[in-house]
Amino acid sequence: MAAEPVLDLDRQLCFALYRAQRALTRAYAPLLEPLGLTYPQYLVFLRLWAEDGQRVNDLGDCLSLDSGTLTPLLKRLEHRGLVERRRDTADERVVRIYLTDAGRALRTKAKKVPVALAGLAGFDLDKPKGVNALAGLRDELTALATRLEHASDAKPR
Amino acid sequence: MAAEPVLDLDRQLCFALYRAQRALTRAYAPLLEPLGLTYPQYLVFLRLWAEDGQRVNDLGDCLSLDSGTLTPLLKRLEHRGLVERRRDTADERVVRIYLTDAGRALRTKAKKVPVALAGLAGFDLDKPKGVNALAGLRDELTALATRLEHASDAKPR
DNA sequence: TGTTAATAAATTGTATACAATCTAATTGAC
DNA sequence: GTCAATTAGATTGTATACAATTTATTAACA
Repeated sequence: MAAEPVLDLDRQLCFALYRAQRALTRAYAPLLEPLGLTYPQYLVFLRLWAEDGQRVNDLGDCLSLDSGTLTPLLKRLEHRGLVERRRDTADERVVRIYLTDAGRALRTKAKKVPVALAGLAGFDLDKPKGVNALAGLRDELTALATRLEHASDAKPR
Repeated sequence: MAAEPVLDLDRQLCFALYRAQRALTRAYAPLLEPLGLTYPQYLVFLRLWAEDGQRVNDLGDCLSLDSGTLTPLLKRLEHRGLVERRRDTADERVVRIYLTDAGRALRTKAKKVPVALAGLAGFDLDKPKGVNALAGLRDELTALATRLEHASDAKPR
């Protein structure tokens, strides 16, 4: 199709990644709709359910998101009564995020989400084969992300 | 860390995919900066360099993007003189996208991009091992995206 | 043929992403 | 102790994504 194989869209890892990520986010939407969350909001809750009262930067480090993304996202969650944003009394620069009862309550509903999604993605988690396939792909992607993040660091300008 | 392994962020394929995709887009930015393109804009050019004069919907099908994303993106490219948007004379509903000379000229610079990025991503394309690793991951992601897209179709609502 | 259904883009509204800048608070060097 | 660097978030501005609606055009068919 393309005269230059190097520029052939279908051959590129990059596009496959871009496409898969968006397909995944779209697949999440109906599963998260009962929780009233978007996918990035769900990721924030995954972190908060694991550890309450984190700083905005803690969340940012975990999720690779900066305050430009997190601040408005967290404000929306606060406005809906799912979290509270409180200044740290010891260091007034820091804002800590606390779950409200409503935010904690979402966790019960959320437990169904990962399994449902694995099903949509075609991984049979009841069999070792499915678990390993998922884990293998996940580890490859994590390694790729790490390499790419370090590559950006290495050449700062 | 998390009490519920199922909800542990680090274990999830979904987050690995989300993170890798954004790391990739950020890694592209400095490579595309000489072309003055964002990553989605670059994808549009990949398609246009392969085949000029495509309809907006053709691009949308290839890239899994709808007119809500493409229309403003294409208008920005038109405004910068890189493409032309022309109504199809046979069917006035259709808008076709044509490269300008400036848009075609970008292709020369673009040829360096995929190889440079493969390097940043840690794939050595000079060795079969690197090529196979890239192709394998790409194919897994494409298959995953296809499954997820069909899964969404299957449950309309 | 006249009207309805379908189609292609555009538009609207909401929610990310992210670079760059700004502000307030804290550290550190001296 | 004071003032320059640093740090944490917030803000600003641009560019996606995408659902939902709208508009214009074409196709279909009773």
